[in-house]
Amino acid sequence: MTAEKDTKPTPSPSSALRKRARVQMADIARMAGVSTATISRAMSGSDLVNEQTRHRVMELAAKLNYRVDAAAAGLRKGAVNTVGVVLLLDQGQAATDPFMMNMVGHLADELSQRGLDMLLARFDLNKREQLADMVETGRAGGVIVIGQAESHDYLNELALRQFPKVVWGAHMPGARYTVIGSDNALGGYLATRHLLQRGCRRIAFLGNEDHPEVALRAQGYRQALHEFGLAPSPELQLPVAFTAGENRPQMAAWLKTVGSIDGAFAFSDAVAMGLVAVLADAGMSVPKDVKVVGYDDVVASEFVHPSITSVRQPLALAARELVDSLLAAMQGKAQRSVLLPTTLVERESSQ
Amino acid sequence: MTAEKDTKPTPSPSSALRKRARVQMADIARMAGVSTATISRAMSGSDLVNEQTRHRVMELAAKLNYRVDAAAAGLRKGAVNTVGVVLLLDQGQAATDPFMMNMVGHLADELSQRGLDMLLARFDLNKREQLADMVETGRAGGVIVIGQAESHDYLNELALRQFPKVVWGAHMPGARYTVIGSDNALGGYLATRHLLQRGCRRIAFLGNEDHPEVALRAQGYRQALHEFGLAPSPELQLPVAFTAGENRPQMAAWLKTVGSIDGAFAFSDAVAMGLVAVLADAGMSVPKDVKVVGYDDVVASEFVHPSITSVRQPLALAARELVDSLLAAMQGKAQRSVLLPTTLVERESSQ
DNA sequence: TTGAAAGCGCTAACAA
DNA sequence: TTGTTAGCGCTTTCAA
Repeated sequence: MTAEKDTKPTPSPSSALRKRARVQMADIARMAGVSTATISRAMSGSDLVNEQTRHRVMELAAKLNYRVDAAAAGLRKGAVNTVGVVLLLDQGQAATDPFMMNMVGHLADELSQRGLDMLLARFDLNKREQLADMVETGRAGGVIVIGQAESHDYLNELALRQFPKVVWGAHMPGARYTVIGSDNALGGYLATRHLLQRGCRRIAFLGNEDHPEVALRAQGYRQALHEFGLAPSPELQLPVAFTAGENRPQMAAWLKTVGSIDGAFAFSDAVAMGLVAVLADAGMSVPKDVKVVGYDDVVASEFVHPSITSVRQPLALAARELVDSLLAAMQGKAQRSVLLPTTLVERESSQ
Repeated sequence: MTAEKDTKPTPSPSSALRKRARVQMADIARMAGVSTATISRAMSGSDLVNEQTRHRVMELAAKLNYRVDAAAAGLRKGAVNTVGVVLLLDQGQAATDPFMMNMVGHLADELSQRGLDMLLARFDLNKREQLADMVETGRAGGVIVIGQAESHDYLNELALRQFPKVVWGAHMPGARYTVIGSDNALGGYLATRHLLQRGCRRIAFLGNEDHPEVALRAQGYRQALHEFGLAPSPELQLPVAFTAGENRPQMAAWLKTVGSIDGAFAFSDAVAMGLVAVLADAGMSVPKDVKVVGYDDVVASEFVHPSITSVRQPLALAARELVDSLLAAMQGKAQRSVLLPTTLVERESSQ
């Protein structure tokens, strides 16, 4: 252990890395018998170049496989063309949360469609300081944050730092940052109403309301019950753990105490699937004895048996809104928070 | 429609983006009463600086929230500190393939641990040309390619272009690129032997051998059969489609023609789960009537009922090897292909 | 339509 | 231990 000065800078990463490629603008210029200015113009599509000159330049560039160096161009232009996507990992959240990665996939599509690069990073909650780094070191022009839970206060602090950002998640009172999210309360309502319409009357809610999005889903659950003249009963609500290893035994134990249920709304498809298994172990079958609805419409929900009725969030649309919003911020324009609709996807588990 | 000259350059993306942050090295230098060289030294941890000077500089930097501009520093140093991760999307492959995204998650962890940035991009097969762009424009120092299937020949061509790269996938004869992959033949063998040891004798193989990794798994399947004195029978092998929408009816139709089976090895967990459903529809239950083994050990395999016995590839290790190998290439060192072990994870579907 | 020259923000000889 | 100077590879005035 060596003692560290408080002001010690962080060491540079992973030592020596590759030198830049060799052929550059000056080479092309020399070979084409023009100045680098002309090459620059030709390659960037300026119309201050003779078409024949451009043709010659482009051919030369193609032959030598020359590409404009993005860093140099960016430096000179003072513009950055890269968007940071940051995954904030909750305590206990799986290292590869399917929903998050799904979102990343959609963002990758959306960004590449617009010719933007995506810088992806995952931070544990205790390292979330690095989030701002991406922008402040100029590696990204702005940041899309996935994983709002438990970071609400931090994000509010961050709002004071003036850099472009947008957050995916729940619309929380007092949020000073821009949020794009789906209507979790509506989702919870749709899921529960569906179960009620199918005749369920003792409907469990599985989810931990410490998580803002989950709390809203629970709110929708209660609203639906209310509309059907039912009072939410506390013993029917289980704040399941996020991790499968923990929540399985937890659900099994709870199931013994809860008496009978005829329906269940789980805050995630993973929990819904786990519940199906726990019920089966207890001799109950889905959907015959208990009807189950999940959330997120994860890929697997369609494959499994029984397939899982689920609440779908429009991820492609979400990705578009997130990028739109961030781009607005990067251009100094106003942002606004957006609430996206959710829809119910009916499958076997609730029939 | 406007006619385009063949040499017309591509337009620059998404127009005007944010200007770089304002406070810079010269500002700190002025305020600290030293030269920029000293600031640079102080902030990069050089020991050619007086500790007190450094202290002063660091405090000033912290107060003004100054960060060294990564692009400028990189340009000057001629080093790039970013790794490209490219997902090559197969025809018909889900836009958010869980296995790929899982791999991305592990790579994100591994790269961030080493202080490297990750530039993520997804390309359709017909746009895979852009892969080399990442390096040739200097946005990444090298590329990790996920999604070798159908791109083998292209990757071989690419091997001629001298830029750092490494591929995740199957070790194919005649590959001129470095491959890190898991032992697919072993995986197929382990899965099938397990079924044989459990007493299965009519074991189906579900997977399309056009895909190199799948072909190797099939090879392991046949080897295990052979060891047990069984000949692989063609009707037991179904080249299932990659997409769930297609393969489900395909499996159902095939099931009617195949006569009885008592075991099945599917090339992916998704297909294994689909098979469980198809069997259930046909009045057969897993594992009682048919034992099933999948591949990839996807997150959901543990959740579902019955949980899916699966072949696990060591993804964390894979990520480490991929990054090691790419870094070697970026530093001009030799690379070597690596074959990682696979293991069987026993769950309910084969008990 | 082209070129010369300056400089984006930083680092690294070299000299002091 | 610090400063001076040159320049990474490119774009963009400005002048021709």
